Amino acid sequence: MSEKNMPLRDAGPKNTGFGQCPVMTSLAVIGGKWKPAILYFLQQHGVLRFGELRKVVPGITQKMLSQQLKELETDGIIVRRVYAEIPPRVEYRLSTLGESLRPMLDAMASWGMDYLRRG
Amino acid sequence: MSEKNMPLRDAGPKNTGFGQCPVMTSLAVIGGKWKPAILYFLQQHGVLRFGELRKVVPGITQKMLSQQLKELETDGIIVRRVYAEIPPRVEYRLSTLGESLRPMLDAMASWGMDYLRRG
DNA sequence: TCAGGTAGGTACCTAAAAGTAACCAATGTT
DNA sequence: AACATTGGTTACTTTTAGGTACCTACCTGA
Repeated sequence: MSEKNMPLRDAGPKNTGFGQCPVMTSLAVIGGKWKPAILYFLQQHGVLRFGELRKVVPGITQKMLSQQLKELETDGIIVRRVYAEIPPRVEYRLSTLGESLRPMLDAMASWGMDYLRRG
Repeated sequence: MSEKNMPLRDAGPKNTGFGQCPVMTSLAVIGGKWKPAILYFLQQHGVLRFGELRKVVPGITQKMLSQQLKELETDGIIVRRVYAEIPPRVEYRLSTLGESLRPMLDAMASWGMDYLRRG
């Protein structure tokens, strides 16, 4: 991942070398409070502008949204397209790599769903 | 999940109600720095004592290990078996629910592996 | 009586994630 | 000249996760 947004990632003074662990790698890319929601809505809508994402992701702030989008872009999960217009227009969509998350996210959603029902 | 170990879970003063989101639910159960490793080694070894887990999970401290084990037990993922012996002997293993994590963890490992290779 | 072995627990601290509020830039409109 | 619009950024604060170091209980054997 992007190096500059590691620590979900491998917290603490002593890095124990979990950057090598594939599961931790996935966690580092899609983990956190907002990324699953962002990815979900991009999957549903295809393309969304910054302001649209802000409306559609419940409760997210401007700061968190732009920060998370930047990380997702750096990690190659989404594509950012800027139009040379005023007022600015910026569109976000999943990259091919981002679309490849689908089976994993489905597996997570499926297990989580079962867990919520039966516990 | 266990209520008393929520916030990977839904951080911050304003809970936006993501306890409803299945993906966040899964993240809450298996997320964090140590749980993937603990689950991995329990999957590999079947049954492990506290001290064995401590040796086998690289870098984990006593505190983090017992804390994470307690959360996993509360969430129904692992089973804790105490023997009435001195010195104490406590064994941990995956529950049926814990074993049901397999496809999800495999999907995460698989995506993470690909990501590490091609990025 | 005292050290060894096992499975914890506690108080305290640091670091990372997330939240709050305010600010900026560019231009078309009033 | 002021204002609205859009997509940000920045400084600061709060909340949560994780780390360090040390403590306990219990029985056995020396």
